This record gives sequence, C-alpha cells and structure tokens, in this order.
Amino acid sequence: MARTQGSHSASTGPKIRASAQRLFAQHGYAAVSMRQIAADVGVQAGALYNYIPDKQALLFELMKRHMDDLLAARCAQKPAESALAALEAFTRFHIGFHLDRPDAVFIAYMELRNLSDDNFAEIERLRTQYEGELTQILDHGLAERVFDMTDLKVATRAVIAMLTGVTTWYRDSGALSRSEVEDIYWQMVHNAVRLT
Amino acid sequence: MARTQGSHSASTGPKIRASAQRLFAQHGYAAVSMRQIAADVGVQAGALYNYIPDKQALLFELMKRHMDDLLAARCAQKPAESALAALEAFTRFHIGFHLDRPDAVFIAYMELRNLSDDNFAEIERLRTQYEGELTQILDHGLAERVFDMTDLKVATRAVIAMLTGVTTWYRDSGALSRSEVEDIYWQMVHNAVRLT
DNA sequence: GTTTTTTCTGAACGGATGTTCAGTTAACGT
DNA sequence: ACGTTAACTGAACATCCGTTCAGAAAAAAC
Repeated sequence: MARTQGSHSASTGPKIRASAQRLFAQHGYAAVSMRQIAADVGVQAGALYNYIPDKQALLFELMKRHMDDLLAARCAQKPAESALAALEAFTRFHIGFHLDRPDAVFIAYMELRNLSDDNFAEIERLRTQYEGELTQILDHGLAERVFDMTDLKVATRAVIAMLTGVTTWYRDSGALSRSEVEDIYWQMVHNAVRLT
Repeated sequence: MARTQGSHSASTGPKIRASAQRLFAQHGYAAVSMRQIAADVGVQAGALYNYIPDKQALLFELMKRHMDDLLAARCAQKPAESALAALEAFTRFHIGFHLDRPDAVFIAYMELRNLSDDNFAEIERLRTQYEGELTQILDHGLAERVFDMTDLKVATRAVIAMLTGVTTWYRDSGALSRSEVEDIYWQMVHNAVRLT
C-alpha cells in the first residue's frame, strides 16, 4: 500500500501539529514517540518527515507559533489611556489568552529544557519581549504615581507567575466563570502594585 | 569484575537519589535513562536495582521526600500571634525553603504527569495539605478583618503561584539577596490580600 | 583463616526509539 | 485517457530502553 484515499498535504500538516500538541502536553515531549503522533494522525511514522525535518523542529514550531500568536494578539489590542487601564487590560488579556490554549501554554512552560540551545534562545527572546510589555505598563504606572513597587523586574515576574498559575487549576466546568476569575485576579494584581 | 573497592550500601543509596534528582531536574524524568543515572553514581545500571524496585519508584521517592520535608519544616515553625504575622512568616518560609531546593522543586512541579495514578494521588494529597496551611492563614485574616479577598481558594493558589515563581529566575549570584527578595514578595503578597 | 553475606559487574532480554528510503498508489494537470 | 507529481506505506537501520540474573569479588562475621 501507499498513498491513502483523501490524503493531502493541506490537512495532514495541521493534523500533525494538533496531535503533537495534545500528546506533548499530556505526556511530555520526551515521553511521546513519533509513532504515537503518527498513529494519532492516522498515518505511518515515516510520513511525518514529509512535513517536519525532525522531532526537535516539531517541538520548536509549536512553541514558536504559540509565542508569535501571543505577541500578535497582544499587539492587536488597542492601547489604553492610563497605566491603570493598561494593567487591567493586560491582566484580562493574559488570563483569557492562556485559558484558551491550555496545551500550548503547558508546553511553552514545561518543555523549554528539551529545546536545542539555538531554539531555546529564540523562544526565550520572545518570552522576554512579552514580559517587557508588562514591565512597560508598570513603569508608566510608577511615573503616573498610581503604582508603587520596590523592584520593577521582580514585580513583572511575580504578576506573570500569578496570572499564568490560573491555568493549573481553572476548568471551564468549574464553579467560577472566566470573567469572575478575571475580576478576582485583577483585584489582587491591582492591590499588589497600587500606591498606598 | 564484580564488587568494587569501598562500595557499601550506606553511601550508594543517597548517591543514587542525588544523581537522579539532579538529572531529572535538568533533563526531565522521561529523558534520563537508568544508565545515565548509574554512570553519574559510578556504577553499572543493574546495581541500581539493589536500591529501588524500578524507575517510577525512584521518581516517587524523590517527590515524596520533598513534600514530607516541606510539611515537616512548615510544622516546625512556631505559630504566629496574628494572621498578618502568620502570612509574613509563611511567605518568607516558602521562598527560603524553595530557593534552598531548586532541583526538588522543579521535579515536584514538572514531573507530576509521569507519576502512576496511585503515586500521583499521594503527592497531590500532600500538596493540598500544604495549600491548606495558607488557606487557613488567609481565613483567619478574614475573621480578624485584616485581609479581604473575593475567593479564598483562588487567593491561596494565586499567592502560592506567585511565590513559587521566584524559583524560575532567582540566582544566588544575582543582584538581589534572599532577604531583599523576601521583602519584595512580602510587600506584594500583603498588598494583594490586605483590607483596603 | 575460612565461611558467609553484601555489593556490584557484564552480558543478555525483548522491545521501543528516531530516521531513511525504495516502492506504490491516489490525485492532479493536460 | 494518460503521464506526472504528491502523499504515503512498510520495512529496515543502528541504537537505546528498563530490567533481570548468574557469577565474581570485596567486606563482614566467626
């Protein structure tokens, strides 16, 4: 046997990424074999190599796409009029974006050590760029005298860690709606950095 | 060849755990082979099985010990006189304990999905127990009217995520001392939950 | 000094791993 | 209708995996 019915490049490529994303998020990059991904797509392992050079490149592409999406979505937001409004918008955006992509988020945070040195550097660059968005907001808030914090960089990381943490426990089937979760986190973020 | 000079059970056991902890933290459980661990200990792979039933048990033992240490160290703290003092003590304790054990912390947060169902349930139980300590403090603060928060459980998780995040960036060789980091985080945690 | 026990080696087990490739077939262009 | 191309199969490659075990040697017991 060889080429199967209804097979074409346009659908297999995305299918591979979708299967890999789900499997990597569930079991981890190192624990998932190319044969498992192929089986999930409905194809033999060799066929994967028509779409990707190797397993490492598949992981990198998933993470790169996720970071590009994140930065693009962030840039698409309309600029806020004040630092306070900007921080609220960032908080709600971050929570919403991350809850929409639990698998991609999981991979982006857990599989950094499985990237080659070059690939890691690229992802880290994008991550730092995103962090910079929040740093800028907090910095503006300092200038406007509406925020107060001892260390700008530490505050940036603390806020992002707190917000990203929502993905470890939130489930759509749970008691709280997304907007309720956003409200709760926004209150805490605001209090954490507000001028008292 | 067979038994080597200076070999004895009392030192090989701890060596295995130490090597496994470092390698698991660095490359991930699934990416580290028993032969790599054995080589790091200075022994052949087969010798490991005099000390552990299998690889899974090795991972579980590392995580179980970490959680037991965490809960024991927490219980050893003297009780605080107020909710505010208790939250400050918890904040400083959590940061200090976690910065002392970067490898163990990394494993405890990253390798949960590589635990068997039974082992996962046990670790999860201990993690929930630790979370409960913070929930209790926040609850007392609500009763004392010094804290205010919309959702007790969400606040617990948000604070823990923020505090644990320190392990992802802090280095002893960096610009900030540990007590400076503790001060900064304590200020943010306090503000996040204080009554306004 | 001899025997017993503990600790480890080295080889082996069946199976899984990422990746390559010649060959086969479906889909497409004309 | 026919030739070309794109998509995939299935087998093979060398290498690694976790785990077992008979046997050897060092340490401990007597």
